[in-house]
Amino acid sequence: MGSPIFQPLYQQIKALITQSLISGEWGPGAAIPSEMELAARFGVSQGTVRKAIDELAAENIVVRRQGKGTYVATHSEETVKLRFLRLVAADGSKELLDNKLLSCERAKAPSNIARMLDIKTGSAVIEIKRLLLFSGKPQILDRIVLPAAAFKGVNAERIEAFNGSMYRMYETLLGIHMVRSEERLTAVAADAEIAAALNLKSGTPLLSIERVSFTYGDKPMEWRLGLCLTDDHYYLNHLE
Amino acid sequence: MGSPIFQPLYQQIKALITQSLISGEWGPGAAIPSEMELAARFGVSQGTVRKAIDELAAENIVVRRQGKGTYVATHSEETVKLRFLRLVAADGSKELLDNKLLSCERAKAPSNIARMLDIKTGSAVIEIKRLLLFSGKPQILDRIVLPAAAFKGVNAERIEAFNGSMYRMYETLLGIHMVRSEERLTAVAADAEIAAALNLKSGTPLLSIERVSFTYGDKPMEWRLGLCLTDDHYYLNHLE
DNA sequence: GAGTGGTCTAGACCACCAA
DNA sequence: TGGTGGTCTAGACCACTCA
Repeated sequence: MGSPIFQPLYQQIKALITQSLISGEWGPGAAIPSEMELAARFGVSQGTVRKAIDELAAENIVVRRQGKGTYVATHSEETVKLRFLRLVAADGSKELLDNKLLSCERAKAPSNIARMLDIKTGSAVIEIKRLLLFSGKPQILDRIVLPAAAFKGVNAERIEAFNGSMYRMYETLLGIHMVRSEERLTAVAADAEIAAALNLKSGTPLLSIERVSFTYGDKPMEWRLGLCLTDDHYYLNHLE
Repeated sequence: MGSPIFQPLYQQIKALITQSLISGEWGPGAAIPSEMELAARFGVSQGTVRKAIDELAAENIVVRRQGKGTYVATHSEETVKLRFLRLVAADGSKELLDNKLLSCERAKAPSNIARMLDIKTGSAVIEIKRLLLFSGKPQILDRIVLPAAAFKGVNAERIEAFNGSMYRMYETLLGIHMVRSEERLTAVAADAEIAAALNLKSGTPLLSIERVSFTYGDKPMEWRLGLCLTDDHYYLNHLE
């Protein structure tokens, strides 16, 4: 026999719901139909829809609100802002996050980044450089690369308008919602240029965070490299 | 009114099962009773037990095996060995992991570590130092601190016997299973002593990984600090 | 074939929310 | 008060494992 590709009903339902998310039937922040409605639409029981939504909720793709309904996850809510930022102050203090845009230019994708973004080497990209400041002190030098084709209209003015909240901007302006990220961390020494930007001595150890972010359907959409000063901050990670 | 501590039935069942794990009724690797048996024992339906076990399985505390039963998770299985090791070769190659024990001594807990382990400053601890080698090259300098009270009998000989698989040793010798860890990462410069141990130049940037591991009931049991060379390796992390 | 976990259903009731 | 998600039950059937 060939492979008997068995897939549970609820997985198929989950895939169908994901399809609707990809197609944009319900945008970020919007309510999706109730479990009963979806059950009727797909001709399955409410419990099966529930299990499908359970998984989507576990993956932070969707948010349940008891008594109200189920909503497409967004990076705009206060509670999940900075969802992907793992850098924490060593003394546990709350702190103000500020950012200073350094540049926003069109460029051609170098091969290593192109591979990560699943685009052709040399194709058009938007390259953004910025400085992140915690409580007024420069802490992170960020370089962000976006495929130009999907991110039309991204420019310095708009980034400033969103005060550096890139994921909120992607959602609001382009309807692109980031679902998950992969990060690769190493320790590097600051070279002269970076040292100048972060106002520290050349050779200072920095935490290098390379991140690729994915939208629905595991499509890579953003590459970024953050160089972080970890004198009074650390990267916090929970392993299960 | 006071707080109306409502707790769903399945959460209570989950807590009861966790209690049995803490008490050691079923050791690491052992099968727990079937869903039907547990349902009968607790006087609830099988579906309710199922939901409790679902959560335990999602937290990697328990492992389901279709057609066989549900088992207490262990660090001894091939599939989950090195579950907490996020360091990956940059070129994606598989590699041999080797380790060289440097020392294993009794000591007194310094205040910062004592706080993390929820024990008194100055109480007895076991301190282990070792070198991890990937494909023969020294890559990580590890310092491990354990509360001596709970880890009686840990010594160099036994560590060697388990070939450096600490978590396997804790389980087998002491019945202590680590459920989750918290890691704090920073970038640091190698001082002279560390540089010598890892055979590199003083000042080289290293990834510092401070880890606290917890057993059932969120009890901290192990502190460790790993200093990692990240020339041809990186720390891989998935964000959702 | 007996026993286990995995899926699916149908229906009841509860807790929460908004109008 | 009606609609939503959240819990709980009971029972049917499927897929997998092992003796």
